[in-house]
Amino acid sequence: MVVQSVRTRRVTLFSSSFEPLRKGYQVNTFTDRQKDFLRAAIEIVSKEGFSRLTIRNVAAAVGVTEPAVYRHFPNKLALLTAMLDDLQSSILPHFRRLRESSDNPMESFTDFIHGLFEEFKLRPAYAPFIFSEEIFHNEPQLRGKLQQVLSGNIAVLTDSFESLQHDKNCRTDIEAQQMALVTLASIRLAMSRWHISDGRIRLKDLTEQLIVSLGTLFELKTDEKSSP
Amino acid sequence: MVVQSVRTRRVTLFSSSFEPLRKGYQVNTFTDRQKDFLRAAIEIVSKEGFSRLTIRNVAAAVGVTEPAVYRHFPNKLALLTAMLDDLQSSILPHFRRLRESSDNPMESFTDFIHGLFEEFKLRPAYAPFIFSEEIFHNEPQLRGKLQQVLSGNIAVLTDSFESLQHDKNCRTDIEAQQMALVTLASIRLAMSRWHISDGRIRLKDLTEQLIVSLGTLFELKTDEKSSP
DNA sequence: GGTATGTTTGTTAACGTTAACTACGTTAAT
DNA sequence: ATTAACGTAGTTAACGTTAACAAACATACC
Repeated sequence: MVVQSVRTRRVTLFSSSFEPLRKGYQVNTFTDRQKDFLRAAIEIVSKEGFSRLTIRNVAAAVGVTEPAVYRHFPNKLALLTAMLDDLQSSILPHFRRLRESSDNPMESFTDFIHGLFEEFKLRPAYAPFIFSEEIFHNEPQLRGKLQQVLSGNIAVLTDSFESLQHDKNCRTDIEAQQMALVTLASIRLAMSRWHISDGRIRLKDLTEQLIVSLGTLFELKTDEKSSP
Repeated sequence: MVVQSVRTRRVTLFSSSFEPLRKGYQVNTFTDRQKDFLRAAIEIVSKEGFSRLTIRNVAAAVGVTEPAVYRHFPNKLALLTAMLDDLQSSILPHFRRLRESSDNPMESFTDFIHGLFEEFKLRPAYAPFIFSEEIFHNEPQLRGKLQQVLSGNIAVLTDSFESLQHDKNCRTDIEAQQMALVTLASIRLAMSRWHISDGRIRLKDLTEQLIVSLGTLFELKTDEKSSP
């Protein structure tokens, strides 16, 4: 068994020979072929876990040999970074949406949870990514990025709860950030339990329970303003 | 970079040549020498992450060669299992304590969080273990054990909240298990943020915030019974 | 007390495997 | 004719693990 780390090699990250690729994946716009590899990588992580995410396996999944992967990503770290970028760009909108619509606070919170969990269901590979801080604890690059993603999500959620509090749509005797943390924490645990259980626990059940529980704890009113 | 997995070998787990060791580590009583290796392994995980936990590194940390490790643990899986056993045996008492003392519910909850986080501070290596479900997702043995630990802790916590509810010492308009889940989730996220931040975030701050937040959310009364 | 015997704990040296990555030649399309 | 895309073949390094052997030490027998 191996759960090992950086094969500290003369890391030619963004070596000059890969100049043309640099722009492509940094700006988060991938070539069609890059997307093929990303899809394959995602599939591997979701079905077999991070440990099986090797260049070999990605190449095999796409139907090419290992060196072909290096035509499109300078190294494995770049591939992982690209995956993380892709994740965050698909998750972030859900967090933002919570802040936007505020007709019915309970409903928008429900939509938020539902939407987020639908997204995860659609892309099961990203569940593991969410908890991967420990996995990439000694990959400085990815670690920083993961930290950034996490605190970014906390910030957006905190903003949302602040505006909810401002409109008296949820309890105000607790800091907005604390509600954001409890929410994020609960989402994570739910995802983790779902992923570990291998389908024994239904994601839909967890979602409904979470909505009810957090709604009750945060005293999210169902459309109070529009009542006479 | 590598985050790989089982080197599916003819797994001689508990091979006959290691018969004398079987009893020693299964019953969770380790020999002095085994404890040396466990301590070293724990130190490595805490300081460098799971990926650096190799037989090589453990041996080097103790000051012996690799094969010497195999005198005390049949294989790496056994070492990891031993670590997990050790973790759970040091964590569980804190969970149990929550149920026992019920003079002052808020106080006992505070004690629970404080005690647990003190334990983690004392053994920082076990923080990563808590979130390692994803890391060991394709190690059937460890995965099962981790699942077991998680659901065990949820069960104990649920029991505690049920008795709190029974004595009307916390809100009853939400299921006990949901409070348990929210609590565990929040603890996990706090631990994760602390561990990732590399000391930038103070554990003490997180602890206090968590106690206040969950106390407020669950309406944990401070010694209501003894008041006239 | 001295000698044989067995156990514990370690070493040296190697095996088989897999990882990330690369030098270089080849093909197909523009 | 250029270039993007891929294959062949190989490198280096690390992994878990094992076999064979040796020093240290306690125990048992004479």
